Amino acid sequence: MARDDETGLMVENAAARCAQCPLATCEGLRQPPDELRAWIAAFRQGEARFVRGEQVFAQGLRLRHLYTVLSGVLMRTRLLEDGRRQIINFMFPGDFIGLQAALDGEMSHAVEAVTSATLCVFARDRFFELAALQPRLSFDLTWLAAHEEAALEEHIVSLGQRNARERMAALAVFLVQRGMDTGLAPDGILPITVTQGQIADMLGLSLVHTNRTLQALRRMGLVDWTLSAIRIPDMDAARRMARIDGVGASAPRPYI
Amino acid sequence: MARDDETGLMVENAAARCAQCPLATCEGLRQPPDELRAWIAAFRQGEARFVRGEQVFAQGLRLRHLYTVLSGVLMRTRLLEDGRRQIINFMFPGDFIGLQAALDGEMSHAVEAVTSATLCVFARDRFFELAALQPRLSFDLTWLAAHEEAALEEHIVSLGQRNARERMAALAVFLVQRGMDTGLAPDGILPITVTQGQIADMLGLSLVHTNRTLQALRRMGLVDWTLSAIRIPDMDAARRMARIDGVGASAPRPYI
DNA sequence: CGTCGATTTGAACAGTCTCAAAGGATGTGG
DNA sequence: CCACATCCTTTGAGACTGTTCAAATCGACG
Repeated sequence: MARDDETGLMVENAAARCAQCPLATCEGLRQPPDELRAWIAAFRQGEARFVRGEQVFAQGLRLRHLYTVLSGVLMRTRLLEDGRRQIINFMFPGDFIGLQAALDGEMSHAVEAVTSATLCVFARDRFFELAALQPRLSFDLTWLAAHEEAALEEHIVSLGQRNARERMAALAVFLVQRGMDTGLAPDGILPITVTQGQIADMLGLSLVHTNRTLQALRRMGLVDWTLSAIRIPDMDAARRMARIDGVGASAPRPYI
Repeated sequence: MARDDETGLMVENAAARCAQCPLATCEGLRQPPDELRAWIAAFRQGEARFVRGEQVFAQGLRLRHLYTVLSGVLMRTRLLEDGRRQIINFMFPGDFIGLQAALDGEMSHAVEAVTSATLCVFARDRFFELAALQPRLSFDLTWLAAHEEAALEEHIVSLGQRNARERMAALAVFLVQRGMDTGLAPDGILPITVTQGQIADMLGLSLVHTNRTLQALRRMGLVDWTLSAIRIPDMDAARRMARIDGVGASAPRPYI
């Protein structure tokens, strides 16, 4: 039990837990070979737990560790000086946190827990040493970075070209899809507490308009998004509304 | 001289040219160690040239090669089925092209030459072999992916939170900055042909409103953006208008 | 029961869009 | 060297999507 000087969060020594990593049984993820898993376990320093709503990392923070999401959902947000806030993306189990900050010095965004969440903690320098020894790890790292980039690309398309309804449908489809891939929404319902204010900050809409759009989608039977869960009664119709063309299915996602 | 079956573009055998790589003298870039440069030169298959306006890769294409920008400026764009178009980002010398497509199968976006441009061509599989042997290359790859992600993050903030004037100022500052870093705008003026229609598609604005906003910024003496060049008379004021908080200076950018 | 966060509703307002058309540039062919 | 075509920019005016301000309602919780 030690106090992480970067963030004040609790870190437990829990290296042994890799053997029963909850992500090992997750169908949506590509499992690392045993040898790599052993290496990763050896380099893992512990876990950090956060409750819903807690700030995990502040914007501008200098990270001395790398993190991955072990359980739960988080979001990364960017704050402008005048108080405007943009939610960049949500993070699901298996996602990497802090890569850009580790390479570059400062976090360009803050991270906040959307649900209660657990992170795995790795020492930054030792992690990169391991990546140099294990091409597969390095490859997975690149894979994740490239796919996060693709997700942001999709978000840019939403913000730039889609109207409020399309945006919201696209976001709901995206989140539920990721929830299903990571085992959080086995039945197609993603139990996750997101306020309308947060949806607004993600989609670049006002709170009022977000509320009205949400109601419209619910009335149309496309997306049923409450404070505590996202449900998509008619996935095909929702995808049409969102103008999502690609199939969305891609190679299985690796994790660290 | 061979014809690339993927794109029909011309490929010359020009491996020897790495010795006089034009990027080697670029101040904004971090130079690879000699040993790595030699390896890269050995793996390089040739060059591909494009004229302004030419489509480099179509959306949905399956790439069998990896590419980097040797000279010129390109953009990547995403097309929706109903004709709406979103420009995701611009690409400058040293940038990587096709990483996501190489890992994932299909290009999620198209690539188009904004100025006449030259690309370096690498065989995908041999490239990843090399990356496994050369941790530094792998590290640089990750660095580039993480920073492209940071650039998209900034763009998301623009689209989600900034109004038309702020967006346009932010884009102009970003482009001129990148131009200066890559030696394309030594005097702070970036000579690059971008139509107002392209600006509109990048910022998610209509053509008409783009025109009016452009005029307003010009009248205010903040940004002078013509068809053939971007000039920022008052950089500090432009940054204030754009609400760019961070210093923007980061570690030197590696290139391949 | 009172408080606090979240949602909902109404109404006026503003930023941006669409439609329409005119006005420059630039290049090509005759 | 002119005439025409094409692409880009500019301007006007009305319509609409989404914003802002304000206030009421709802629900969970102590």
